[in-house]
Amino acid sequence: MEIEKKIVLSVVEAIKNLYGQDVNENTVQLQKTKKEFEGHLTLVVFPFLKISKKKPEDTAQDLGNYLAENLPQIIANFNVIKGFLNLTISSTCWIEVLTAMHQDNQLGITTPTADSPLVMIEYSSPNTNKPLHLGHVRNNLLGWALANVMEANGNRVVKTNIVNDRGIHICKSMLAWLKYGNGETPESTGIKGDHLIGNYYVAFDKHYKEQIKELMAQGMSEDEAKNEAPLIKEAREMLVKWEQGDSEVRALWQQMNEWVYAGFDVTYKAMGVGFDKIYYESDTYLEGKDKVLEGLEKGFFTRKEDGSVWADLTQEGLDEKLLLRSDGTSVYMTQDIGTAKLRFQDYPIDKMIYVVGNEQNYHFQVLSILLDKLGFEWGKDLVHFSYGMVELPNGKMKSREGTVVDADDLVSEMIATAKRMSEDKINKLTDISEEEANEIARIVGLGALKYFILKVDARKNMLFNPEESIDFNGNTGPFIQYTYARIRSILRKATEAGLSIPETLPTTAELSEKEIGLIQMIADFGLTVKQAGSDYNPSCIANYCYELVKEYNQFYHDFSILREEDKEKQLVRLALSACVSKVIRLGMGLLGIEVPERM
RNA sequence: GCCUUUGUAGUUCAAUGGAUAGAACAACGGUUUCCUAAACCGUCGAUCCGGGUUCGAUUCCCGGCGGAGGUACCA
Repeated sequence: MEIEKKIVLSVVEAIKNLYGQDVNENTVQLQKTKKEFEGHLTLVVFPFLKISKKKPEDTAQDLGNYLAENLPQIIANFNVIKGFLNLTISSTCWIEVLTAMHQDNQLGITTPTADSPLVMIEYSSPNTNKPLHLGHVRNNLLGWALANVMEANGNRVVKTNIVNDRGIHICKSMLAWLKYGNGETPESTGIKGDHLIGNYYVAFDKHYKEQIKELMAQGMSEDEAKNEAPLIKEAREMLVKWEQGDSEVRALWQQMNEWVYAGFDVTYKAMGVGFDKIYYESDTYLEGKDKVLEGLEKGFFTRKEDGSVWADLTQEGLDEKLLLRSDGTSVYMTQDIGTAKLRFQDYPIDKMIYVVGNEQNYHFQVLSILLDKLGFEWGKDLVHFSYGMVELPNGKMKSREGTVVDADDLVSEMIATAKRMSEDKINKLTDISEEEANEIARIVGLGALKYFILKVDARKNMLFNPEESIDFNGNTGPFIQYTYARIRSILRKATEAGLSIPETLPTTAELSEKEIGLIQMIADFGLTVKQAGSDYNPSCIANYCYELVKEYNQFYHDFSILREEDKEKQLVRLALSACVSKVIRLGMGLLGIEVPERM
């Protein structure tokens, strides 16, 4: 970092002195030299050709001469290939960089202070009518990782969850339980609460479809049948009763929600995610109604003849949006407005991030405009962290049709697979207790799942093949965890052998290109964290960790650190290993992935 | 129809407008007297099509074609 800064400044100076023009630091493109060329850092000179009025080669040569002359301690050598000036940085410099990283436990992570910006991140947002599935898993992991990343970039972060605990979908489950449930409870059946409720949601849909079929057989159109089926009518009545505070409906609702929450807690805990503040839609939707009516008074919205309330966004190039139904009940948008109001009362929010799937892009576009109109300062630049869907080989997951990958099943399968793999291992550690082996399997199984999901660019749809499950080899969490465990093992053994890494490393040690390459990669960690923060995308951290580990593995195979005769080299390599393990722990930690000391 | 988004090896994923487009999996072939073989090395193999901007395009712009999502009383 420091080195690059000095070089960039020197380039600016060089252009001023050689060609008599001022250039902005930002136009100086300094990048890592490609492996197939000699050197460590490469200056791209094409942008300066118009200033130098020379051929690319000559311009690069000029700049190379200037830099070598003015930064003799840093630039050991340089070469020119076409418009690329490749700089070789001296070993001493790299040792200094390594020493600095060795002493630094933050490595580019910024700790927030009391007056740092406050970022609120909403994620998870489950419906209380069904258990969490793979789509929620992606949401939860992204939300958790993004929260860590934002915090690592020096923001105060409040993780929040809005539980969609009311609405027609909840009534469907409730109704089905009343009709077909025979009084079943999680205790009586031994089924996890969220799964039990999910079963009734499916049951509702089954019976509802049957009714539709019947009505259509009697000559109704499909739309008509969907509207007129007795079950859906009953569900609607139930929703109205709920909104009126009907004590029977409310009691049932409360009971069923408790079951679901108990189930969710287990799942969240297993995934290792959590929240600072949970909001419930049942508490916020009335606030939303108020806010909408307030907007109606102020003339932002309009009421139609049937009583429904709408926002006309044709000015903004969008459609009209429904805010209150004709029967007076709230819709999704109403609730989000209410939640925003409560949140703003509770926290001095500088930035609001919603982690919600890309199917709701339109919704958030509208929400942003509405919040802005209603006077929320952060409304206009709220961030919709919009992630892609998780697809199965045969298409989308549909909970009503039962084609879902259940979160609980998935987690336990991953852990079981990790357990099996460790048992198959040839060199399994015999001195590990059963308890510790299970803990390692848990860490590795979850690591495989989390990494698999987080390594993919969040915006893109991703494919999950349940048959092939998730690899434990290649670009995977366990591969990174395994490397970490091996480094920790080396460091333990070094300590046992009485080797300790000094605070300041010997600057005279000779470094190989591989070692320099690793130092450069470690130094990139801070940049990667920053990038993840500004792009709202944790995937670059996952890919960074993989690249680093892959590089280290080659290193690991080429050198025998503990047997190294040259003391200076040994210390440098130990320090390098320690830094790699430190960065892996930090990076994986941001992703919410644990790393085991042994495996 | 309209809006948004996406298109890279057989498959799953990478690549601030930079050099010969990287990995992994699958396939085939090698490596263990040595710090954990869940490892390492090698072979095979890709930018949807057509224009444009640029010294230079997988990346930016325009037009096709394909996938996904949304499209107002579901959330």
